[in-house]
Amino acid sequence: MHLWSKLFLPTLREAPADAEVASHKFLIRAGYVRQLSAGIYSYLFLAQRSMVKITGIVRQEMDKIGQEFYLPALNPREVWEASGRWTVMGENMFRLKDRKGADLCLGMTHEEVMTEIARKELRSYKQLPQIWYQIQTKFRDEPRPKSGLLRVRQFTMKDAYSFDIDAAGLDASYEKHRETYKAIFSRCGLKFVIVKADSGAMGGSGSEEFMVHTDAGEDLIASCEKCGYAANIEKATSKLEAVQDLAPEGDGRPLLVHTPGMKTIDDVAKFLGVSPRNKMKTMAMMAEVKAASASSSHKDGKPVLRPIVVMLRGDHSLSEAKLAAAVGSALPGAEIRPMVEDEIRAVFHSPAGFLGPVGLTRAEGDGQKVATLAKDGKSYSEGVILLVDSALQGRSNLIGGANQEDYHLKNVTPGRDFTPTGYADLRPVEAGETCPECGEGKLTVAKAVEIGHIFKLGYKYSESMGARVLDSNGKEVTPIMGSYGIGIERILTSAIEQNHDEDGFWLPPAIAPFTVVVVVTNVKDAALMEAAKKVAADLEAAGHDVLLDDRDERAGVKFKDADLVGIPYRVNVGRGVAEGKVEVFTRATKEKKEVGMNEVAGSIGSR
RNA sequence: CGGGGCGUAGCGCAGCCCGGUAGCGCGCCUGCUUUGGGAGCAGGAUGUCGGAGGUUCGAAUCCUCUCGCCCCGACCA
Repeated sequence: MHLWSKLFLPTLREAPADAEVASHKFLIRAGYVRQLSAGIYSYLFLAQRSMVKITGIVRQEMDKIGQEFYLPALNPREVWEASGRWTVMGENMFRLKDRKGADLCLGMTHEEVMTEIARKELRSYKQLPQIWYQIQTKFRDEPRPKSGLLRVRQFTMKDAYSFDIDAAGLDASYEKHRETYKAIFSRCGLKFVIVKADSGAMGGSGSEEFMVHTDAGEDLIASCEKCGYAANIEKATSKLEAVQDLAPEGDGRPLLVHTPGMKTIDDVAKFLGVSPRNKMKTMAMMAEVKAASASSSHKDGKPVLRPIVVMLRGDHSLSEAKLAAAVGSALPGAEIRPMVEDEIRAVFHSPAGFLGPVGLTRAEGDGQKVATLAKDGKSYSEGVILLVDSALQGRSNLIGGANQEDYHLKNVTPGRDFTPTGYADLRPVEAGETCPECGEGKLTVAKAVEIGHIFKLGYKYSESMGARVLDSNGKEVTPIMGSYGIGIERILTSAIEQNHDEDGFWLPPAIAPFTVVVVVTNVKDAALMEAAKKVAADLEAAGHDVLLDDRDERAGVKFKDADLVGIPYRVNVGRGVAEGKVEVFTRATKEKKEVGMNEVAGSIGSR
């Protein structure tokens, strides 16, 4: 039992001016955390208690499928060079030097270190499968920390890694994690959804994210109420209605039309009397590939530029995440940005506003070929990667820019009038489009926070770092890997986002720092104090974590504080005591009920 | 990194235009009264005005540089 009067629980009446989202405001007002620097927080008593409860649940569930390790946060450069990510991680990685001048970094994730162990130690298929996990601090130099604990530079992650002999094994390990994650988040009292996800910088094939719906979230997820399809907007697809193509004009070859001053899609469509759906949008992007210092041929250290032209239907927009995914394998670690004016002129020989795909010097071959070209470092700057959104596949007689001022082209048919480097899904779905799976439901798009992510990594790290085991035939094979993360603080923050009102928040009992706060309305009344101590002791005996508010404060002050700090139940010991009664208050519903002093423990929801 | 905003007491803010005494509310300390939804009265403490340089007799206030923090866009647990 803890006595409030002896604790340091610095609650505030007002939230700091720079806190925007609910969890940030309340974590500070309730005295859970204090900020040290941008994206760096100190966890005080209540936050730490909650964190310990959360990690306890995570550990209990993870121990059913894996083994807990504890790896160093301080990593030597070499292991990150081995996977190629010393360069790829760029500015997001905290880097430092030791006294001898050797490069080190603070771990952002631990594929490298785990794989290093596997590489050195695993020898035989008989040792597989393995699932290794840890709960540890991660460091990421985020470009923009924000929203209190939601996006920070130092945080706690449960990260797990699986090693299997083959794809079927990986499937099994992945499925174990999926089930374990469901158990963990359910026990933590969160309402969550599982969505298909983009694999991002981690590489690999399949991945799913565990998401909590909240407006404080930074992710968008598309879902179908009808069949349950759900995917991150970076990955979500939809079924588009067919568009009626225009009839060819003249001889059917690309036809120059004068469009004076018409730069936007809408202007041109209106001017020519067609729908934007019959137009093509040409987006000029530039990929900057950071020089891969040790492994590649570019020793000058300058980033290599590679133009990427994206064709979209006139009324569609570009998903930069999907573009990055489409280009990712060919240009690892590339940063993609819109071209600047000079670059547009160099590539198109035309001012912006009249850009089009016809006549561009594109890169040879299909997407695969581009990857090859990029890898041997020969043809970086030759030609343009011309990617066409799949919504334009099979379309004909489109209208696009002519690469000269005030002119557009009619009768443009992809594949005939220009040859794409490849087709890819490059646009974000929008709310109201048709579900790609059931073909019936309409998609909704909503904000969410990512609390967990599971990946089928494949061979990326085991291959690049040279992990090998002998199979049952004595043949050397590369183990296949998975990686699985949970953001511990985000369990806390998203629980607050899901459970708050204007007065404060209430955590699910399993992760609350205390399950019950016993409030004595007047500590100078010996009979009340006596009764409160007994009630508190009974609750503790019944397995609750009890906080006794024995401060010499007016009842109103204590009620306000109790409402604020996230404790799901409150027992008021006051005026009812004369009749042997106390009040049980459920924070979530604000319901009060009178119960006999001796029946309190039984009247509070299970913990 | 691009764009916007803010740094004055523990928290929330005013003062800055128009240079001269640093102020308000909450919180904190002491005493008395009060005691079921952030009490009342009386007394009290607390500031490198983010930092550096400059202008000036004089700078929180004007100028320059700088650091920090927050928000909006590209990344991720």
